[in-house]
Amino acid sequence: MDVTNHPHDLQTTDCQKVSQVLARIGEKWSVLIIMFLAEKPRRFSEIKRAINGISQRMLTLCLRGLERDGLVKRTVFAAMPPHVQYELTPLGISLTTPVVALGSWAFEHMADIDAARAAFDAEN
Amino acid sequence: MDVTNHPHDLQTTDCQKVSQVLARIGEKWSVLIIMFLAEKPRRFSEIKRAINGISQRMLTLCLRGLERDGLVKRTVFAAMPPHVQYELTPLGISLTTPVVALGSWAFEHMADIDAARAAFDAEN
DNA sequence: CCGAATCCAGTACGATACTG
DNA sequence: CAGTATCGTACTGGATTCGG
Repeated sequence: MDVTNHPHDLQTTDCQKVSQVLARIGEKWSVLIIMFLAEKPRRFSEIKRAINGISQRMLTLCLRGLERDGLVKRTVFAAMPPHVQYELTPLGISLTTPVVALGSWAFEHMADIDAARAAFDAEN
Repeated sequence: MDVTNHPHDLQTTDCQKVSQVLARIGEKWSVLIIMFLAEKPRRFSEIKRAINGISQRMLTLCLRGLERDGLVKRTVFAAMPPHVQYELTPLGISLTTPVVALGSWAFEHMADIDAARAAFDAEN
């Protein structure tokens, strides 16, 4: 099955799995984290500082999820204080292409969407 | 600001707006609906039948959200029984490119992710 | 046929406090 | 520094019922 040629098969098992994959990308912080790690490996607190508004709890959970899916690799350097490095795996790197494409689209059409929302809300 | 060149600016107002746009795409059914409407305009019940598992409620809410963002156009043909058509706007059509890219990536790497999840769960 | 209204469960997310 | 534990809230999403 090829999603680009068979848009009808939205109810198959394959597409259910695709949905599960997309669900992780749909998480609030995943895209931002992936785009930040795309540049180079980072430490836990570097990510936390870079992504304004994320809580420690959600950063931990989100990184665990990305690690579980094989998109991010976690390396612990035994020392005091602890030093934990996160980096994209090859699979994670391959994700950056479509993710950046989506991010760019979102950025380019931000104004259009804002205007459409304002117009829609004005009517109702 | 260009998201492809300034991955550091994840905390700016612009990126907050991008997050809001991505949130709609992150909704459980949005991508499937957009991909289905990409082929041609459809009626409410056609969409419902095509996307297995979606409830009437969520289809209604999701279509409203897409309409609000100017991605989908809703046309009512006054008649009995009612006939309502949904179609992508030009803005919505421009979204299909990155969305299909993401969908294709998800489909191609489904197996990798499944394997990574199984391996991760086996250790913990 | 195309919804709206209501009710309810699961969970994503945040705030705070605590630990090796 | 890099988490874990606990609690509380808000929202997503499903089931069901009702209406034009």
